[in-house]
Amino acid sequence: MANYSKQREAILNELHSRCDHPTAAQVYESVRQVIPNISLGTVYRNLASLVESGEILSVTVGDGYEHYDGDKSFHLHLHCKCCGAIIDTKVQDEKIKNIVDFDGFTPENSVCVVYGLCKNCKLQ
Amino acid sequence: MANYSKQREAILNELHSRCDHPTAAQVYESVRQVIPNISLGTVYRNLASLVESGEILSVTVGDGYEHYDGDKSFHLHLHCKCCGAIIDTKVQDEKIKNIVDFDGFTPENSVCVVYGLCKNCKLQ
DNA sequence: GTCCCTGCAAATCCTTTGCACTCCT
DNA sequence: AGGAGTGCAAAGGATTTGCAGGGAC
Repeated sequence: MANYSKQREAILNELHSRCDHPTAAQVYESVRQVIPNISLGTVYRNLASLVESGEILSVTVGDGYEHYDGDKSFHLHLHCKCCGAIIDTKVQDEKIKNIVDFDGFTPENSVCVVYGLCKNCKLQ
Repeated sequence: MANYSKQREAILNELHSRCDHPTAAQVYESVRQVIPNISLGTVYRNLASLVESGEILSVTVGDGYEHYDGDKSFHLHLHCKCCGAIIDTKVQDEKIKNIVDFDGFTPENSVCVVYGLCKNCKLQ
């Protein structure tokens, strides 16, 4: 079976079992508890491959790290520029389409980011 | 006057006179035609300082470069994952607030990115 | 003169990649 | 055996930073 390896499976499992948006290094640290001798390069290689095959999504928020998301359902990512949190927001397909209906642009599933301040940081 | 230098002014002028979202290297190339011996480090330093002081905005789209925007008015950035274009979209404040009204999150002016496919790439 | 900012180049840091080896079929 | 995937370490590339020198006031 093409692309199969226990390393790839462990990485995909890790992303499916958590609800945050870990970086490659964070995935590496977690998966190491299952496969202690896995290498960081392998994690990067499999994450890139999983993104390309559409099994996971990558999220760029501009904090210097690429983040990965095992949840492929349609949602926005709110990124707090103050505390760095990445918050999932379910929105109706129609709503986002309504906003970005501009010269034929088609939003891609799930990889939208809105920058701002989260509730906690706003209060400070 | 704190922060003033002809280099800083040339960088700000460059960003105000163009309508795209250049990278640091692109700003460097343009400003070099005005100040030939300016260094790339100075461009990076001033861009960071201008972002911090709110005179320009930085836009992260995940193409490996930070982009800079001299237009501070409220707008979304549509990023085509296929051709790399960054397209400005004016939206009403109300509309975007309506979408991201989630647990008190406050969108920050002008630094929102929506990923997808532009008209041209969609047709291919 | 003082202080801030520059130019230069080295350093940093996330990510990618080359290569020999291993694992699975 | 053959091929795909791995581990390791070095390379890559955008950005940052230390330091000595120069310009503004």
